[in-house]
Parts: sequence; structure tokens; C-alpha cells
Amino acid sequence: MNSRRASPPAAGKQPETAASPWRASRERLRDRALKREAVIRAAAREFNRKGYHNTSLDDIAARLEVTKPTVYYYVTSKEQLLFQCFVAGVEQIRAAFRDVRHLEVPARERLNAVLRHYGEAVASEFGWCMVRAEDQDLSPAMSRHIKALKSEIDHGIRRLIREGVQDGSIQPCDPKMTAFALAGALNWIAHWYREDQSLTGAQIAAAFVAVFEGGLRPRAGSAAPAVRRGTRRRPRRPAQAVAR
Amino acid sequence: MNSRRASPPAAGKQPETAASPWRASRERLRDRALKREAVIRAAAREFNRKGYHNTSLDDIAARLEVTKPTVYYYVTSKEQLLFQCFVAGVEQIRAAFRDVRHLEVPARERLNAVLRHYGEAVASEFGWCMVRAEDQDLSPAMSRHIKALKSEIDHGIRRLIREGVQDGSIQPCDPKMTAFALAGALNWIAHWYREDQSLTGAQIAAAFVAVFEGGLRPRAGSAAPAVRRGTRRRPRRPAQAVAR
DNA sequence: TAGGATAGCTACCCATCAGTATGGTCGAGG
DNA sequence: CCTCGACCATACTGATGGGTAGCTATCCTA
Repeated sequence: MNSRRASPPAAGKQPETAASPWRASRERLRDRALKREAVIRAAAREFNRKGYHNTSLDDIAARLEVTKPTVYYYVTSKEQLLFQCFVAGVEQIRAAFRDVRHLEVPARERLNAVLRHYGEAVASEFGWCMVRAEDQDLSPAMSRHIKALKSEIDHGIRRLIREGVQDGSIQPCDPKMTAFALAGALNWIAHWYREDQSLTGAQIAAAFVAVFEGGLRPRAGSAAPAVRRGTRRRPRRPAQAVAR
Repeated sequence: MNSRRASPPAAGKQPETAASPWRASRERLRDRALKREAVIRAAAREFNRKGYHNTSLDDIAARLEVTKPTVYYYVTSKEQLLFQCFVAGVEQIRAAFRDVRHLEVPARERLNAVLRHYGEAVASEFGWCMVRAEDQDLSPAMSRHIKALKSEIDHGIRRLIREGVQDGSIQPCDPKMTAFALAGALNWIAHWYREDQSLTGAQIAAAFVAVFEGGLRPRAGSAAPAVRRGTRRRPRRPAQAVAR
């Protein structure tokens, strides 16, 4: 992603982008914050690939072409690493809420805008960490912190739904369940996006929003002509293909 | 830790149901399958509480008031334990597909029936394992197996969606994205159901299906009267309550 | 009542991995 | 040139936990 400082290639193996800042060994910039950020990103990528528990700090260090104590020079623990990844992801979503706060459009459109950003965040490199950071893996303090952030987002969605119901732009519904359904669908993107990147996060989010908006049941005046029955029994395939 | 053998109460702590079969010390049924099932269920419960990696086999054994080698007497590895839990959950969903196969109703109703069972399965005690069993935690062989099962379910949902579009009972849409959205929302139940069991799995699933069916956008002839604007800016709360 | 199968326990091995002690290198300032 | 501090490596510790070796107790069968 960022090949900093004019050091030619030197790292010819991993197709990963983002050459580590340490490579430019001579003119190494001594900007702590930048390196720390690189550590966080590397951790996010490894967590994303192998999961939190299957990633050792040696792995992360190796990916940066440094050693474990170097990683510990920038973060205090593995747990903090996960937490930072989580916060990085969540911050994108909080920004989405701030962005729509001042829009003078019906709540449903504000909600859709948030959901689109939400989807992009989940498909981003921090998406996995954000979605999968489990309270069980963290100290009670950090667990509380994460829950609070998640709850904030959840209630933000619920509020938009309530407002939409009030201003008539959203079908009357249970805000809590609806928020769970929407957020769940988007969160789940993190589970399959890694294996199927045929669409961008924005495209997926847009497709999801379309599904949420319209619903499954055909609308009057929509494309589908009528309730024509008939195709309800298919010819019974002999053996269910389990293939992949 | 465990006072074994005919000791009446001794374990007065956990409100958990399902007393371990070992308690009935005298007339203990020597049905391997039953005990093995108890091991699987205990594992599912512990995985559900603390996550796969944070659960040791000693934990599971302690919960059953036996020791680790006893657990290994019924399963060959921790990995297999997770796999069995996964299969137990997935089997409920496969059964749902079989059940609706012969219904003579529009595909949307068949889909809804599957989704309701799906939701119940996710909220069941195996839901967590089914949803969270990660290929990274399993051997390549089991990983492939799990992927195949997941793919089978995914394609089953897609097929119902396609059939619904054909028979006119479902709004035209992209079957793949729609299936992902539906399954994602339902899968995500496993993440919050543990902490919020105010509703049963069936109730949640029904609520979700209602959201999916109707969509967010108000329908003509529905409750919401009109597009009455007005409430779009709230009085701006002073400090966003992050509370829980 | 001997003998085998079943079922469970104690005690152990060992690989992994988070985290650390310690010491070396390099640039900057004196 | 010398020293200080920032930065990073080598090499270690300590604990956890998956998995096993081998003994023991009970029951069923003959």
C-alpha cells in the first residue's frame, strides 16, 4: 500500500502490499506513530488471515521483518493489539454516523448512508477484528470498552430506525430486532469477504441496502407480474450436490 | 475439584440443566453414544460461553465431573469436538430444507420456513459452534468438510430465492447477495443471543423474517400514513450516551 | 471365579507462545 | 571521541494446554 522511502524492492516474496517501514534500513524514519500504525495494520492482516488465537506475535513480527521485542516496543500486549484493530474499524463507523448527522433527508436515507459506510468498514482490513473481537479474549476493562462502543453503534442504528418510522420514511417495525438484522447481515460480510472479493465493500453494502429497503415480498407495480404459481415442484434432483 | 462417585448433591453451584450421566452412579447406563453426546453438548456449552480457544479440555471434563482422559475416551481430539458441534447444528438446518421440500406453497413461504428453522438452530446450544467454527481452527480435511456443508446451505437458500423470483412470490433480486444478507443476519444471532435471551429463537427468527419480507421502505396501503416530514432533526442531545 | 472388555483416573510429556532480561548498534549532541 | 538514548536482536522464562502412558476398578460372561 505504501512503499515508503526510495528503497527499491528488496522484499520479493509476499504479494502483500505495504512494505514494512523497517526495510528502508538506512534512512529509517524515526516516527514512532507511523511504525506503531504499521504494527497495528500488520496485526490486523494476520488476524484476518488466521484468526486471533492462531496468530503469534512472532508471526506479526516476521511479517514486518522484525522480531517480537520490536513489536513489544510499540504495543504493550497482544490484547492491546486486537483492541487497537477493533477501535480502528469502529472509528470508521462512528465517522459515518457523524457524517449523516447533518443531512436534511429522511431518516431512511441517513440510515442507508450509514449502512453503506458500515459495510465498507466491515470489508476493510480492520473489519474482521472489529467484528470478531470477542470479549472473552480481552481483559474485563477492554471488554467493557468494546461493548460500549458496539452498543453505541447499535443504538445509533436503532435511533435512525425510530426516526424513520416517525417521519414516515421507514415501515413501522421493532427497532431493536430490525437493527440486529441489519447489523448482523453487514457484520457477516467479514466472514466471507476474505474468500470472495469479487465485489467491493461498497458494492456489497449497496446490494444489501437494496434488499433491506425493498424486502422479499413483491411490491405492487414492480417488475414481477403476478402470483403465478406453477414452478413450485422442481424435478427432484437425484443427489444433492454438496460441491463447492 | 470434583468429588466423584455416589455423592448426592456436591455440585450445588451451576444452575445448568442436564445433570451429567455420570451422576447416576449405580444404574449408570452404559450407552456410549449417550455419553458421547453428553460430551459434545458440554463442549458446545463451554465453547459457547468462552469460545473455542479459551476452553480447555479440562474445562469440559470438569463440567462433566470427569477428567480429561475420559473425554478423550469418547472423542479423538478437541478439533473433532468442535466439528461434531458444528455438524449437530448444521443438521438442524438441513432438516429444515428437507421439511419444506414437499410443501406445495410458493417458494417465498418455503424460504421463510427454512429461515425460521435456521434462526432457531442458530439460537440453539450448537448455534455458536455452527456459526463460528472457523476453518483456520481445523485441519484441512475438516475445513473442507465444513465449507462444503456451509456451501450446501448457502446454495439451498439461493435456490429457494431463485424459485421465488420465478414463481413470482419473491421480488426480483440477486440471489447470491440476498442469500448472504439473510444468512448473515441469522448467523449473527449467535453473537448476541447469549447475552440477551429475552426472546426465543423462534421469536427472533419470526421478527427477522418479517423485516426481510416487508423491507424498510413503507408499502402502499400500509400502516404509516404518509411521507410527513418534520422530525428529521432531533433536539441534539448534549453528550452521546455511550452507556449500555 | 477367572478373564476380558469397558471405563475412568493419576501423572506425565512436550510444543507453543506471551512476555522479558540483557546486551548490541547507530545516530545525535557535546 | 565519547556518551546517551532510541531502537532492535538474541536468547531466555514460565505457564498453559493438547494429548498420552499406564494403572485401576467395575461389570459381563463363561
